[in-house]
Amino acid sequence: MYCKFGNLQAAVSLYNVMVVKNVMSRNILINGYLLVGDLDGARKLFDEMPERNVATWNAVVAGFIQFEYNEEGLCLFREMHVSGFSPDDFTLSSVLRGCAGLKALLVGRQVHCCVVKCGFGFHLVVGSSLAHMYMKCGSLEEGERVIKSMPIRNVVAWNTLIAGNAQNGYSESVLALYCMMKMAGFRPDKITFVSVLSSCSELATLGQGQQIHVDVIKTGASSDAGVISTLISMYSRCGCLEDSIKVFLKCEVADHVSWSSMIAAYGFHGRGVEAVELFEKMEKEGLEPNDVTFLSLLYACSHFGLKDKGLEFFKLMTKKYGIKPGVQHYTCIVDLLGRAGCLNESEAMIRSMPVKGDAIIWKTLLSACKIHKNADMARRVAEEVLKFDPQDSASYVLLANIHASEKSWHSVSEVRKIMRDRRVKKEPGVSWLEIKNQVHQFCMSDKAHPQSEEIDSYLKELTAEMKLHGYVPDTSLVLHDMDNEEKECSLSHHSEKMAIAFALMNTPAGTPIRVMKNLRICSDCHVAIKIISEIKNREIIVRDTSRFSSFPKWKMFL
DNA sequence: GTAGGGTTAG
Repeated sequence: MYCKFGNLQAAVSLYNVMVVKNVMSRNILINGYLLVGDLDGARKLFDEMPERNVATWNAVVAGFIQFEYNEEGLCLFREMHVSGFSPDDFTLSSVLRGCAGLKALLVGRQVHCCVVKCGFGFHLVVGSSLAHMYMKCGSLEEGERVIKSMPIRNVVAWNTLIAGNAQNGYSESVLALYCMMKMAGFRPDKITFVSVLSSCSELATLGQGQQIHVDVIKTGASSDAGVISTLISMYSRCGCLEDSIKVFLKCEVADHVSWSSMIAAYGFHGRGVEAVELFEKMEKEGLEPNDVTFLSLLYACSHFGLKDKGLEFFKLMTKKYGIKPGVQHYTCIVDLLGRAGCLNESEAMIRSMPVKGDAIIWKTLLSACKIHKNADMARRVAEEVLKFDPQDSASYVLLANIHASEKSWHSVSEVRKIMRDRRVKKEPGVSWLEIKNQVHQFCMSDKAHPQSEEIDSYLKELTAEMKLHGYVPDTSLVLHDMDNEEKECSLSHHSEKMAIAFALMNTPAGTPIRVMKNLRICSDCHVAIKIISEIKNREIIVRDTSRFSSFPKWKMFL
C-alpha cells in the first residue's frame, strides 16, 4: 500500500521489521523503488534476492526500460534467459519497447523469434509492441505485416499502425488508415489525433485538418496538451496562424510543449517579435523551456533578423537552463550570423563548435553565401557540404546559381559536368494545393495536368499584365545560357506560378490561395507572387521547406 | 503489473 502511494520510506521501514520476507514482499518493494525512480535501490534489492520469480524479472526489466535505460533492460533480459526463466507477455512487451528505443532492429528480430517460440505470436499487446518496434526501427513493412496478421485489433493496434506510417513519412496512408479505422467502428482517441494531425501538417491539407479538429472536439480530446500542441502546429503549417493563436489562447492545459509549439508557429510565419515576447512570458509563468523551445526561438530570431537577441538567447540556454547546444542550435546561429551578413563569424562558429558538423550546417552557410553573393566562400563551403553528402543536388544547384548570377557560364557548366559525372539529379520542384478537398500537383513545365494548356495561356496573359505593374523577370536565376525570352518562359513555368495560375482560374474571386512547395521558392517567384497578389486582389500564402510567406506583405504584421 | 502520441534547425 505504501509503495502504491509512493511512500517508499514507510514501505522500507515496514519491510525491515517483517519477520518472514518472501519473493512477493521483495517484488512489491522493488516496484516501490521503481515507482519513485530509485533504480539503484531496486537493483540492489534485486541483486541481494535469494530467490526470484518471473514477476521479479519483469519488474526490473520493465523498470529500467521505462526510464530509458534500454541497454541495461536488454542485458537483464539476457540474464533472465540464461537463468532459465521463460518470458511472458509482460516481459516481451517491455523488451520490445527497449529495442524500439535503441532502434535495434536485429535484436528486435531475435526477440520476435522468442515471441513466436513462447506462443505470443498472436497476442494483442505483444503484437502491438512488436509492430511498434519494427516501425520505430524504420521497417514499416514488417510492422504492418505483424498488425495485419493479428486476429483481432483494438484502438492501440490501430494507433500503432497509424503512428508508424506518420513517423515514416507516409502521410497520405495515415489519412486513409484513419478513415478505415473509423469505418471499422473504432473511436479515435488523443493518440490517434496526434498522429493524424501531424500528417495534416506535413501535407498542409487544411480542409482535412479542420475536419479532424471537429472529431477532436466531438470525442472530448481537446483537453489534452499533446493534442493541443499538434493542433497549434497543424494550423500554423497549413497557413492559418490566426487559428493556431485561437487554439493556444483557448487552451487551459498548455504545457511547455504547447508553448514551444506556439513559439515555433510564430517563427514559421516570420513573426519574430511575437515569438520572443511569448518566450519571455513563458519564463515569467514559470514554465521550463527545453532544447526544442530554444530551437524554435533561435529559428524565429534568425528569420526575423534579430541577431543580437538570438545570440543572447543562445547564451541564456546554457547559462540559465544548462541545456547543451546541439548541432541544430548551432545551425540556427550559423543561419542567424549568415543572414546578417557576418559570413566569416558564421564560418568560424562551425569550425570551432564542440559538436560534430553535418551537411545541413554547411548548407546553411552556403545559402548565406548566396544571399550575400560571396562566390569565393561559396566554393569553399560547397566542398565541405559535398564531403558529407556528395549526392546533394541542392548544393550543386546553389553553387551553379551563384556562378550564374555572376554570368560565369564556364563555372556553371563545370558544376553541371560534375553533377553528370557523379550522376547527381536535381530534385524536381513540385507545388501543390487543395481545392474542394482535392489535391492538385504541379511540376515545372508540367504537361500532365488536364488543364495544362489553359494554364499555359493564362500564365502568358498574367505575365504580360504583371509587367505592366512593374514586374521584371529575374533571369539571372536561370542556370542555362539561353536567350532572354527562353529564360523568361522557363521562369514563368516554375511549379508555384503554375499552381497559383490554376488557383486563380478555379476559385472564386477573393478566396485566399494556399500553395505548398517541396523546395525553397526562388526570389523571382517571391517578387512575382507579391505582384500577382496585388493585381488580382488575393491573399496568397506560400509554404516552402522552410517557412510561410504571406502576400500582401503587411498581413505579416497584423 | 504490460502496448500506441506532442513542439524542432536546413
